[in-house]
Amino acid sequence: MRDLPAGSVDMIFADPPYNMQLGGDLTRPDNSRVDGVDDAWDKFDDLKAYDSFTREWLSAARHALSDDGTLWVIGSYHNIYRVGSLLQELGFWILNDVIWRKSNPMPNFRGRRFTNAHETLIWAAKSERTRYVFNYESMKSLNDDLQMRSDWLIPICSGQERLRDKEGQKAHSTQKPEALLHRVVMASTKPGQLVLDPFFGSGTTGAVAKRLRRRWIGIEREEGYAKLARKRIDRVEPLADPELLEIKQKRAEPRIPFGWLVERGLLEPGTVLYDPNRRLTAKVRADGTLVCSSPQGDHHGSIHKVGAAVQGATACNGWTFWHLNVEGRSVPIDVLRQKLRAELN
Amino acid sequence: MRDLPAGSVDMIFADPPYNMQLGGDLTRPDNSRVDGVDDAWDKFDDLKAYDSFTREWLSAARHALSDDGTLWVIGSYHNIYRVGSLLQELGFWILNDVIWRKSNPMPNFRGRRFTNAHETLIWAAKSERTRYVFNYESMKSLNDDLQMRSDWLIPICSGQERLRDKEGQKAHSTQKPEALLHRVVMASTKPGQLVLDPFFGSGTTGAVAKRLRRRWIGIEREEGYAKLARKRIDRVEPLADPELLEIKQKRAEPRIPFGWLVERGLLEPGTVLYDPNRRLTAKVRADGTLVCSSPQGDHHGSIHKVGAAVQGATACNGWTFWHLNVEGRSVPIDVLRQKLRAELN
DNA sequence: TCAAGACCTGAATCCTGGC
DNA sequence: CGCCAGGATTCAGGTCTTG
Repeated sequence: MRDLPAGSVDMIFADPPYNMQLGGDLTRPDNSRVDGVDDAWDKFDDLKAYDSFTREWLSAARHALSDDGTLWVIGSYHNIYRVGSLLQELGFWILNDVIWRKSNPMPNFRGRRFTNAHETLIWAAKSERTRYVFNYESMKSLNDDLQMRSDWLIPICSGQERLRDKEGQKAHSTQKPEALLHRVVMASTKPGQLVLDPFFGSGTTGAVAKRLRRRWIGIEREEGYAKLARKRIDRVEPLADPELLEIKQKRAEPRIPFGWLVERGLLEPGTVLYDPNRRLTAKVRADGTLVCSSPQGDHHGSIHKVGAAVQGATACNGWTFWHLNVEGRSVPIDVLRQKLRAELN
Repeated sequence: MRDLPAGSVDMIFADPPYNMQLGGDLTRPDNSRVDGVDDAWDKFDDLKAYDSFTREWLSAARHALSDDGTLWVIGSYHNIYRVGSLLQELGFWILNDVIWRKSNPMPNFRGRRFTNAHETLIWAAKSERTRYVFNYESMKSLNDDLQMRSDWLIPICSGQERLRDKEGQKAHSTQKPEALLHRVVMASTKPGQLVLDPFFGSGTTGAVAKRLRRRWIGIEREEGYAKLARKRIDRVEPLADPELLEIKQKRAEPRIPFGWLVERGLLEPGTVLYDPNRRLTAKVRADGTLVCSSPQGDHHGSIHKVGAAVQGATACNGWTFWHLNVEGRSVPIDVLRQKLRAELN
């Protein structure tokens, strides 16, 4: 990081290692063994060693970060208090801490503690008075027109998204979900800005940055992970239509925010939706809004607002109005909400 | 706190002040600053002053706390990283951090940040290896028979519960909801134990402790708040029915040795047991041990020992591992223990 | 082919008492 | 303190197997 020109980076996302102690094996109640994190890069002798490591990378990050840039750090109770304390000492100004609530955390097998169901992100500016980027309206749109809160419910990375090696084993022990990085990048950068991840790992930050048309730099010590990340990011297509990335204003309604479908990957930005008669089309944008051209003119906004506008009506339930092509059949997007709602219950 | 006998307190709940107005040292008037350098030094001084205040009360708390006691601290991003970092340095061992998710937080008015919708609690033991209290089954019951997670959704204190003065103004600016303290006290203490709150404020900790039949001590510098808290707690009635307080705890149930099943005739010597996949068999002997021949060799000993041996594992719960044929169905031998336990009650 | 159920796994500071 | 043995303990989501 020290090699980067001073102040050249617009946003930093960092997931520093933190394993200070490796106990014996943890087994599940059925006696199967939990495949924990035991990578060599993840070991520290004591608090002091961890603190100097942390101070070092944080000050390098501070050097690389532009004056108006922001820093995100993610961690758990093992390390986040040390990181947060040190970044305050280095002059960073905490804007929020954000809780990543995991919908599917690993249970506590011994019944000795609360299920560890979250991780903490700290979002900080370089100092108290800076003009940092916060795409307030995008966040609000992603949250169905309610202010985005500091607690985010997002599943851990598993299934198809999880990178695996030839033997089907997870390729990286702490791969972050793209939905998390989507929200981070959307919140605190503009298209074209430069994002740095100093602990690149499987490259989730780069993959999301590339898709959202941000520039990115990843630093990774392990050549194996670097290769993995390169391969992964090569397959990512930047969103083609710059309009889909435009940061917008205003939107409409309730329960499961439509934006979550986008974040969660149930709906790709750019997906085409149809009205019930298949006369009109609308495109899904990255912030969970739609764009639609109709004989009456162009419309953009929430699924509800655009649905109403193209009908010349005052109200519309976008969930039942807009349809999706699924294997040749037209299906209301509400099925995705139901799917997501089921997942989140 | 220093006046309390060392190790006399079973649990501490602390909501330390953090507005940087603790006495003269921490006061930071909002006067204009000369330049950035002064600003940085100024800030450093503030952090330093807050840190010494924190180190002081934390070490006093450590002195008062019994070796098997636990400490809870609640805070926000302004101070929680300093508190967490310092308590680690003092030797406390973090068990969980817990997120209090507010269902009704104050919105962010200026739209420059995420809505600050949570506070953080740190739960810590006095050191790494202690026998702290955690009422696992109580927490599980509170959560619809699912393990209690580290994120708690609880509304802020308002309405009837909020203490008000004669003019109808809130009597204390940071009154905590009793639901929050209820969960804290229920999780980490037993009835009759001693709870200390060194920043007593409106006395929520005392009110809940009294109702749940814990003993309590409150420390409060402001006489006005102390008076308020006394009045409030005087009106609280301890729960009359001890059963309401009873902590459902499987661990406290009488231990039933496997051999008793044989002694009591619930299991005949010579009975054949099976592993869950019905690949292996073991025979019950008159002394309550098993004999088992497996591809890896012969084994003899307790149900747990033999179960572990045949799996090549280091541990095994024999009660759930070994099965019995009952009318054609395979049933874990634990059902016999339950039967005997019922007979013995 | 489909539905039901078995099986696998995820950043985890994960037991306790007696000798 | 170390060692040993008894015995208590899991949720959600995705994939695979079976009928």
